[in-house]
Amino acid sequence: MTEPKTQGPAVSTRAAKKQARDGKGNATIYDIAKVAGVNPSTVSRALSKPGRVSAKTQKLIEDAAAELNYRVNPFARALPTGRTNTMGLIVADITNPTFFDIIRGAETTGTARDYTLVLAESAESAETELTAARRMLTTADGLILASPRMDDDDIRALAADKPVVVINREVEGVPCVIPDVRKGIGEAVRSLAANGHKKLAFVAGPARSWMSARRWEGVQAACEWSHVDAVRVESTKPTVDGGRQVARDVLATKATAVLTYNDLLAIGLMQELQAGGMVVPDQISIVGFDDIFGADFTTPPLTTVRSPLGECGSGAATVLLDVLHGGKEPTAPLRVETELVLRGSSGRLLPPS
Amino acid sequence: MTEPKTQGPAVSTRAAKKQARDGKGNATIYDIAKVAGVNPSTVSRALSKPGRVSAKTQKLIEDAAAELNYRVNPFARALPTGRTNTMGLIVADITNPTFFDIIRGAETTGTARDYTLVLAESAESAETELTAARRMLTTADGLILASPRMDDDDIRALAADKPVVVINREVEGVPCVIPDVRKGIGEAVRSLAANGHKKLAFVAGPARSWMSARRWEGVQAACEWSHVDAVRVESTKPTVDGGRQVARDVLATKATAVLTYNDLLAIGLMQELQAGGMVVPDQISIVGFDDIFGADFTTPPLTTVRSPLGECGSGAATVLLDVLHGGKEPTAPLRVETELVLRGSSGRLLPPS
DNA sequence: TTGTAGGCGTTATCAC
DNA sequence: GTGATAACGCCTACAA
Repeated sequence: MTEPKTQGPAVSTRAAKKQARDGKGNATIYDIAKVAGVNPSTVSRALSKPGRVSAKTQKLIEDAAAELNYRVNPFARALPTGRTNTMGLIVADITNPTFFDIIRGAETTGTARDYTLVLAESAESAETELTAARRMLTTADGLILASPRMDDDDIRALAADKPVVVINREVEGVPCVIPDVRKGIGEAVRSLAANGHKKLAFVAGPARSWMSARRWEGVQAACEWSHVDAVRVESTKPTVDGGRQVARDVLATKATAVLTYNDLLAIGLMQELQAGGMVVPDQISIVGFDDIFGADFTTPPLTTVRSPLGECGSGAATVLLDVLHGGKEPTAPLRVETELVLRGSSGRLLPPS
Repeated sequence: MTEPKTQGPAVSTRAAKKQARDGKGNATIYDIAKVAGVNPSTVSRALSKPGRVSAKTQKLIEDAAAELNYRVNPFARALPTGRTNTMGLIVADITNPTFFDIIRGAETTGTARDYTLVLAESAESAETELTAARRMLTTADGLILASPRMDDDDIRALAADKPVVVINREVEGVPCVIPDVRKGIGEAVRSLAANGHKKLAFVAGPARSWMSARRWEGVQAACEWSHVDAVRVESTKPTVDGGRQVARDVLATKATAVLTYNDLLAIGLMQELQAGGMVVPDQISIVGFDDIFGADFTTPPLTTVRSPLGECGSGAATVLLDVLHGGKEPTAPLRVETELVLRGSSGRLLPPS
C-alpha cells in the first residue's frame, strides 16, 4: 500500500493476511492451548462458560487468547450446538417507514445482547415471506415476524421449529407483541366527536392485515360509544399512492373526518384532497396511524394514532432472546399502548361559507 | 409430545420435531447417500457442483434429496469453505431514511443472487462502526459500508481481510460507489442563479463525512461558474433538529438561497424559518440533498438534488458479489448520476414589500 | 479441575 | 466418475 506500484491492492494483501500465523488462518483454541500449556477442551470451557475452570488457568488462557487475537469461529461453534447468536427479522416492505423503527428497535436490543440481526423483506407476499422465513430459520436462532402476511398455521409451523415472535398480529400459541389500539383510537374519535364530527370514514388496509381488522373494530367501537357514524372504505394498497387513489371514494361517503389504516394513506389522501382544493382540517379532518417518520412534515402536520414501533421491535427482540436463553414463552401477548398525537390535520369543521 | 396434554405449545412441539427422522435432526448427505446407494462424497459433489457426476447418479441423488427434504447445513458448509452466502451492511443510522433505499437495494440484489443481508448500525460512531464491521467480517463473506465514518486505513484493513465495498465515499484501493454530485449541484445552482439569487449558503454535514466535503466543493465550483457567492455554515448534526438549530446562522449570512448537506437539514431549516414567519421560496429558497422519503411531504415540497440511493445499494451489492464470485475488483469507483428534482421550495426571490 | 476422544455436516484430496 | 478419508474448529460426555 505504501509502495509506489499499487496494482491490485486489496486482493493481494488479503491473500497475504490469510497466510499469517504459520500459514494457517485465524488462531484456534488449539493454538491457545499450546501457548497456555493446557488442553484444548480446557480452553473451550474457559472461553464459553467461565467458572468451570480454576482462576489461574482461566487467566492463563485469557491472556493467551488476547495475545493471539483469538476470536471464535461462529460456524465451528454452530455446528455442534446449532446456535448462531443471530436473529432473523422479516418485514413486508423495507422502504415502508413503519418498519424502520421496528428494525432499529430489534437491532439495538439485539446488539446489546450480542445478537446479530439478519434482515429480509417479503415484498408484501405471503409466499415470499414463508420462503424467507424458512431460509432464515436454518441459520438464525429465532425469528421476528413484523406484520406477517402468511397464514396462522404457517407461522405456527415455523414456531414449532424455532422460537418465533410476531409483531402487529395475534397468533394463538405464538408469542406476540401488539399495540393495543383501543386507547389511541378512543382518544382520536372522542377528539373528532368533540369537534362536531358526526360521520367518520375508515380507510382500511390490506385484506390480509390482521392489524387493519383490529383498527376497524376499534373505530367501530369508539364511534358507537361517541355516537358517530362509521363507514369503511377499501384501499388498493397501504401507500401514499393508495391514499391518493382512495380520495374519491372517501369524498363519496360524505364523511367529515377520516381515519386511515396508516400514515402513508393519510398523507396521500391529504395531498389529493388538497390538490382538489379542499382545506384540511377546515373542510375535512384527517387522522393517520403509526406516527411514522415524516408524519409531521406535512402541512398541516398529521394528527395520528401513534404506535410505539421501536418499542415493538425491541420488545419482540427481548421476548425472543429471553426464550432463547431458556426463558418460558410468554403465554399472553405483550401489549404496548397507543396514543393520539394531536397535530394540525384534525380539528373543528368550518361551516361552508 | 403428541399426547393430549399440550401445555407449553410451541416449546414441546419443537422438541418433538427435532426427534424426527430416527432421532436425528435434519437429513444429511449421509442419509441421501444411503437412499441413493452412493458415497456421501458423491452426494456432496452432485449437490454443490452439478456436472462432476454422471447424469444417472445425479438424478438418483436429487430424487433422494427431495424425498428426504434435504437442506444443506450452512454451518457445516461454512466450516471448511469459510463461505456463508451472507453479506454485511453497516449504516450510520438505521432510522435515517437516506439509508432505507440503500438497504433495500442491497437486500434485493443480494436475495436475487441467493445472499442474505446482515444489518448493523454504527450510531454515527467511528468506533462502533469498526467494531461492528470486524464482527460482521467473521461471519459474512463481504461487507458494504454506507457512508462510513471510520478512517481510510481502518477501511483498508478490513478490505485486506475480505471484500469490502464503500458507498458515498472514495477510499483508495477499495471498490466504491459514489454519486457524482457535479451534475445535480450544477443544475441546482444554475436554477437558483437563473432565479436571481446572488448569494447562496451551504449547510455542511458532519465533519467526518467525505460526502459533505464533496458537496461543498461542488457547490463552490458551481457557484463560481454561475457567479454566485457561496458561504459555508456548519451544522451540529445532519438531522431535522440540526436543521432547525442552524436556521439562525443561515439567516445571519444574508443568503437568499440555501443548499443543505441533506434533506433532513433542509426540512428542519424550512420548518424553523417558516415558524419564524418567513415565506419559502418567496423570501428564501431551500434545496436539499438526496430526495429521501418524505421530501415531498412538506409545503412547499422540497426541491432537492437526488442521489440514486437504491442504485447505490444494489450497485454496491453487485460489485461485492461479483468480486466474491471471482471477479476482479473494479479499479475505478462506480459513479452514479445525481439530478435536480425541482419542486416548490426553490424559486424566484420576491422583492420585499 | 483437567485431559481424552468422538462427533457435528460438509468439502477437498487423494486413490481407484 | 466414484469411493475412502482427512480436515474444518469447536463442544461435550466421560474418564482420570
